[in-house]
Amino acid sequence: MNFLKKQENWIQTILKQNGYEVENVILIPSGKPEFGEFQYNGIMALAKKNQENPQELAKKIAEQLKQNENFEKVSVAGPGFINLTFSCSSLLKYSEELLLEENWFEKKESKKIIIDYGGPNVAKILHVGHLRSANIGEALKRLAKCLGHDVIGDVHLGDYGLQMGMVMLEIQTRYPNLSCFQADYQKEKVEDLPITNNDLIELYPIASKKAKEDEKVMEQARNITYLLQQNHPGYKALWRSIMDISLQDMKEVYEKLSVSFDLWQGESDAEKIIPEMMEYLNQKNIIKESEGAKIIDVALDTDKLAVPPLLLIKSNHTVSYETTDLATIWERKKIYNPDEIWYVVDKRQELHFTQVFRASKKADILNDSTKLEFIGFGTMNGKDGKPFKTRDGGVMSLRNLLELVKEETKKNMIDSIKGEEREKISEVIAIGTIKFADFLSHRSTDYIFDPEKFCDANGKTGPFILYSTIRMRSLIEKAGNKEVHFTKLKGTSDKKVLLQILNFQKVLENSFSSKSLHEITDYLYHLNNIYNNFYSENRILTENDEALQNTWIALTKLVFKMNQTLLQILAIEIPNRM
RNA sequence: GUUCCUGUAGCUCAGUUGGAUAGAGCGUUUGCCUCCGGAGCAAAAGGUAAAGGGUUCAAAUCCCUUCAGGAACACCA
Repeated sequence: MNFLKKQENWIQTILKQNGYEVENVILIPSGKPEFGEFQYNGIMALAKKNQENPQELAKKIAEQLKQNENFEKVSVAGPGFINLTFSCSSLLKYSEELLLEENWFEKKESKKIIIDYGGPNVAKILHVGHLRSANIGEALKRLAKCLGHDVIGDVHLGDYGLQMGMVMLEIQTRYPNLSCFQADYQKEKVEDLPITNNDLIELYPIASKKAKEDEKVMEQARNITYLLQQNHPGYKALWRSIMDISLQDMKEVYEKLSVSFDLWQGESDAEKIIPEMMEYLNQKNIIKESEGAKIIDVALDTDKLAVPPLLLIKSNHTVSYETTDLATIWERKKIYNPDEIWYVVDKRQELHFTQVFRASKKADILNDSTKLEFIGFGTMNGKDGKPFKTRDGGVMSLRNLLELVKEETKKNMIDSIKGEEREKISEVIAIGTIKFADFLSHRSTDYIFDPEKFCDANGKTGPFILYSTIRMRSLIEKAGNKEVHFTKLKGTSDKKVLLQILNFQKVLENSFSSKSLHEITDYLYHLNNIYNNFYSENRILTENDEALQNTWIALTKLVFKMNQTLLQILAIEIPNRM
């Protein structure tokens, strides 16, 4: 069992023996290292609850804690803080276990979890705004897997709404003679479509602008959307061809980012579900008519802000993304029967998911055994506080951001890496830089997106972690293949590394429960910083004391292993050299 | 207008059941390569925590008021 947790449980037992029931004991790294390495702050609250003197209670408990041989020192300070110092021998023993054991961190009970992330819109460019859903979703997926869960990732494409109607209208306006616009067109896909992905990307903003400015154009776009949803052969074929073009590009970018999906489902996959779901909902008698639309009322008396009804069928007979999201839940329940479904989406969509979640429960599509979780993330804003735009007012594509950071990365690389290898490695590092920067703040925080900052390679950044990791690997290789064990500590910076290692399990668990990756990046930084401090204070390979050298190599191996594991969770690749 | 979120160092952000002298990176200033990869290590300076009040032995954290910024509020997704 995890060392810290074992000590916490033991302290809890001691408290219980003294007649104090506490829910859990939490040891935190000491804020004042001169007093101890870890501290327990729970005594003060306990004393208050029992109307006792906190200092006396702390002294009484501390006295009993001294019998634990893992503690080198136990002391009381201030109003009732208990400060703990661990013995080197206990740390060495625990570190040895971590290094040797196959399952060196604890898993949780296994749940089946579907994660809905990525959420790109077909026919729109993948821009920096899409970065977070992909990054966070992928990392949460890997974290959940690491902790023993059974996870399915679904990209959930935006491929069935009005935006498709707009784009198709624009194509029809430009190329009215395409085969798919002819009567009795029956082919699967449009063979004469003269359009590349770059064309598609340009089409959408133009189409959208036209529709917004002219109600007639909007009406036409809506009508095409309706026809598409009615499986009109020509529009459906055009839609399939657009999907092909767009998906190919998306898959390329996601692959670069080490983001992979188990399912490439989209809104359009709800199409086949909707009729049976509508029938079910009709039987349940919860569909209402309102202003020509079919809705489900999901408002509650307790709502402070009126929650609008879920819009099932719009007045123009098309379905909304509320309908497709509800139908997707229906299908996921039927096929996978998951314990949890997570939605990693922009936090501005919270109301939408509140509606969908409520409707799914109200209609008994899901019962309480399936947990729906909205995992909203903050917006990447420009310096003006508005969603990020490039200088000319456009969005910055993921590809452009990647190129930008890649060029900057090349400047720092060693000269001996040349040609194709330089291209490949600079891309790997650039992606690591971008991801690390994106994970740095709390998931739900809006943050200022500054391309220059994303290029930064100094300090708390991806390259820093990658550099340290590579240097460790290089050292391990130079040390040769001899068997190493944790046997002796100098008790200075080497002990600090072992203390930092104690927090590993908690970091994983906290990160999992908060669904935020910033704790992992923060931990990676501190772990590596402390290791680098140790590294610069000592000459490992020329150390004369064999037991010390042995321990130090083992320590390097352990930190390296932790870096590997955590970077793997963040989906950041470690290059061979840089 | 209603509801919610945010306000912490020059900038970007952390802050673990309320805990000790509020942390980190960047930027600024200054040390450290005879030596395992210097994209490194060490240190200094930098704070009325938006403002005011309350609860508490103890508040960035909980409560109230005010100010400022942002977001959401059914036929876009």
